[in-house]
Amino acid sequence: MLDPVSRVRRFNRAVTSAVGALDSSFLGRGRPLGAARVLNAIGHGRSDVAEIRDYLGLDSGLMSRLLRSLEDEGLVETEAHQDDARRRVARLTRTGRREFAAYEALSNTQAEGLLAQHSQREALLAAMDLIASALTRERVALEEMDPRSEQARYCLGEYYAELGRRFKQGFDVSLSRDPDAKDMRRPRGCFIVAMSDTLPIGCVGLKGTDHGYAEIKRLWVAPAARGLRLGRRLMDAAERAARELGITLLRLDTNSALPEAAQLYRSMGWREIPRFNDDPYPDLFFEKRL
Amino acid sequence: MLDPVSRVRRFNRAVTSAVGALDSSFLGRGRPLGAARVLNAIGHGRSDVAEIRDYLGLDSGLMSRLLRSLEDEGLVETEAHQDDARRRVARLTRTGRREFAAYEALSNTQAEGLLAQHSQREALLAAMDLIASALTRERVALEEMDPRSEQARYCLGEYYAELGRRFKQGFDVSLSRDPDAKDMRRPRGCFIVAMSDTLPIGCVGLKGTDHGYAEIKRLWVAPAARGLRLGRRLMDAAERAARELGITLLRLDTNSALPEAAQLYRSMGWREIPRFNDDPYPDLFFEKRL
DNA sequence: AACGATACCTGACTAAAGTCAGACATCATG
DNA sequence: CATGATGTCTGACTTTAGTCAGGTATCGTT
Repeated sequence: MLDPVSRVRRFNRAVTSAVGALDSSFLGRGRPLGAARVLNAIGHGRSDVAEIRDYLGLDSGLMSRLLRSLEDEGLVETEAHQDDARRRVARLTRTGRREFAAYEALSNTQAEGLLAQHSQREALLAAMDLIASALTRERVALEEMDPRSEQARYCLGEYYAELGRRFKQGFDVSLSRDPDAKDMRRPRGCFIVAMSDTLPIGCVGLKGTDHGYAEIKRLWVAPAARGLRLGRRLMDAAERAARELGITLLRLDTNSALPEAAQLYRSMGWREIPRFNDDPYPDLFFEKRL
Repeated sequence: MLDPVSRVRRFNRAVTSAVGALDSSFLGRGRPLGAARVLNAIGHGRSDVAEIRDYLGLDSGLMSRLLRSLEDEGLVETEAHQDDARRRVARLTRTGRREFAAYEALSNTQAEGLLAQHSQREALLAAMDLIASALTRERVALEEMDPRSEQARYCLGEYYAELGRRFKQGFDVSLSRDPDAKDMRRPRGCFIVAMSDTLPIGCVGLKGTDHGYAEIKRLWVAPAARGLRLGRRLMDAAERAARELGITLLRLDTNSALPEAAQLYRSMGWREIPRFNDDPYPDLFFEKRL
């Protein structure tokens, strides 16, 4: 009853029946689940037939038939791929978009219903983020992105907010040496975002300088994704990118109010060095030779 | 990407694929899912055929056939119900128990695997409890139990631990007027536990006295179940039980370190009264006439 | 131009799930 | 003990999902 495994299994049971309920609400639109799934995959922007097949784990014969049935319903159109006439791309027709919107409405209603009956929304959402991150752990994709992209800006915003909470004196970006975006773009550096499904859950910046080293900046992992060794993965990716760019020396600064960060750096072979800049926030400085 | 509904839906996607993975591991035992589900329902103590059918949402014809196939495999035996020969009860044979244990092992392994890959087990489990409670909210059953039962003792233990965390001076049961179990049993009083699936998630005690009133004691709601208005349901149930027992006046004591409790009492028509006992912990006293 | 690889499609099949009407025994009730 | 209700079972059926072996058109490469 109270041991960890029972608790996980209680969660499984609860969630299985909730998932089943959503599936049956989908069936209410008079279309088998397989076809509904394909329609939704297309609606969510997956156009390549092979991509959809792969995503949904379907046999190519089955996929072909489901696509055909959606075409017969007038919901989907397919055409040959521009660069490769063997491949096919699918897109929704006007009717298809309407039908897709109806499925979206069902999903949204279900999600809203779940949230509405709970007076502690934020706690519930945080729990969902945590579990979704844990379940999709091996599917977290580290992607290089522009530091000005929506995803990167979201991560940075969360990062600054967390520093504000954890530093006694708060945190004001404008007082810190906010790295210029172009220093975190190739070929001077790069910016890496960890994406879990559609949600950014971590980031790290590699910032080029003109002083014979590059800096690691803005390492952040969403609270929901902590404990999954994502910080390590991000640092590894940043180091790999640095090597690719021919960088041989890395430095970073951090603050002793973030002990888990310093702990991570030490465990990954960084060594502490004296202060190398005059930023008011950091009080710990590290270096690593590649 | 970041709005609440998207977060819920990301959670849904993550959990759908995890559930699918468990289902396919079940298929690995060479039996269709339907039959496996019936076998597991029986293994978990559901013996009445109609009960299983209802629980799994099966058509009676389908149910009958699945049961037959399990019988043919030698995993299950059925016989007529003692009191009503129309009804049938199913139970596992020796082989059936072995097979059921194999499914249990699969489920446990999956649960352990999930926990193992996460370094913050307790946070993950708390998140699972929270979500399972939210999803099964309408299925929370308030059950009268003996205050010495395993479930009741678990609730009380959690309750004392929480008081210890929330009172500045800590909490020591032996210093408090720990109610005698027989005062919280009919006909003097009762003890009600809120069960979500197999997990106790809240409790309340109604304690009879010889002073012309009864007391509400030990109102507790598991952190994972807060925000679901369970405290209110428990209080309602306790008042109902009091009315049944012919009690016309209720009293309770609480502490101002638990502001949400005082808030609940006030909103349910309790009024503050002067101290009516010498327990060292409470500093707020309430009364309600039924 | 010829080759194997690839992307998708079709036909033929099976397994699983689910539906429905009716049969049968048993029960509660007057 | 007749009657209608209940719980289970059987037979006949449909739908959905999934598999597999070719088949066709196209691609990249030599």
